[in-house]
Amino acid sequence: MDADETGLRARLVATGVDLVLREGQSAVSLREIARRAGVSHGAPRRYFPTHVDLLSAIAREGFADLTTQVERTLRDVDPDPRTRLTALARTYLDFAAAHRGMFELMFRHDLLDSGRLRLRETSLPLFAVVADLVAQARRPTDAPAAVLAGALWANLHGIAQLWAWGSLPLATGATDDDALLRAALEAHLGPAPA
Amino acid sequence: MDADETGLRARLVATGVDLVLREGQSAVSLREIARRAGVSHGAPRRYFPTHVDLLSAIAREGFADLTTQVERTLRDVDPDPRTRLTALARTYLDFAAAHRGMFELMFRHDLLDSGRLRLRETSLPLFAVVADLVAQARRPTDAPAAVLAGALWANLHGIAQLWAWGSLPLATGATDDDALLRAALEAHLGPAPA
DNA sequence: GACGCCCGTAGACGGTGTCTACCGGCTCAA
DNA sequence: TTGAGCCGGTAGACACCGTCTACGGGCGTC
Repeated sequence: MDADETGLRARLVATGVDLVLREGQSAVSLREIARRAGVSHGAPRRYFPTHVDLLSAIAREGFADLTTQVERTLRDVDPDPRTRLTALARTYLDFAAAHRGMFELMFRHDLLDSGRLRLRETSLPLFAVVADLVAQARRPTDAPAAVLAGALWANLHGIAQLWAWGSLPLATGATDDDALLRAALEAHLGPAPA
Repeated sequence: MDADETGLRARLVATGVDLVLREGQSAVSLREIARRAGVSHGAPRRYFPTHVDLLSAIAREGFADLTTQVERTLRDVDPDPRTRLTALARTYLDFAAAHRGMFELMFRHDLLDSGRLRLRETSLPLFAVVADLVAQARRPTDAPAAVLAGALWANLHGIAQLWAWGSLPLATGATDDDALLRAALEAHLGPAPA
């Protein structure tokens, strides 16, 4: 399959991941990746017919990384769903802050997917984790689990985005996103237990 | 001042706004705007030293438009803060859906601002409206008004973004964003009144 | 041993943003 | 009235981009 780790294809993706992490989304040009991978500018075309295809492969790597980090976090956290959701949320925001360029790329739907690649579905496993935990933490009067999970995810995502953009620090005067995160969790899951 | 409506500067911005609304953010190149405005490709440089400057001016127009639409909405809505926030939220989501390219551009911090232009601050008046309404609707046990407002705004924004991206429809199976919007409002402001 | 196929090379094309030299018409002063 | 200077737009160049295409060389296979 595509597990040929030493092949050019994998090397291009790895180079692109490295580049987007280090210099941001706008630095990820086909030619630059080819240059850093030590091949001619036309070489990527064998594996990625179009720039979008390469970017999508890179973003897919980002989703995989985020999912892995969430899973690793959850491994060390006790089974209370509320606690686990808090840890997950923290990981999500930390990922966005630490890998800003990648996070940006991951949700640039204009640059990605183009339908065929179904990149969006790459985020489904992560959402499934959220949805599962939400279903456990949900109170009887809450909205249906899928809706509640969607709203919570959107809240996390919005905080990550607007925080990175600088709007939230500016508007709220906060110096870190912790209060916002706690507020969001309490809003969707009810007041924190003692 | 820069109120010379018939000047090239204003014409360039107007052309750019039109272009981004019609064809999306990626279509907004300096040369294309110049072409459509009927001037040479170097002309914009007199007024916008860099592409980013022109994009920022266009995005600023977007924020102004959104703020105007929110204000117009609020003019016709009764004074109950909860009702007003609901209307505001609906307007926000509708704006994002109806002006997808512009909405995208408005929050592409990598394309904008570059510090000097303080584009972020253009969204402050809008946030102030949210914060004011939230302060009125806030329950005593809620988080501080600024935090609550920030979290709610982030939730709106996240819904707008992930909905447009297609993730939320895919993940939640919903066909419109109304349930998510209601869930978010109830989460942050408490259960809807009878 | 020759054929054919991968897979990468290299050049071209039209597009982009930016820089620079130019130039025409207007204002204003002598 | 005439001349100088500036203001604002033109036009060409440059490097870079993504994409397309023709080419070539090394490999395995008949």
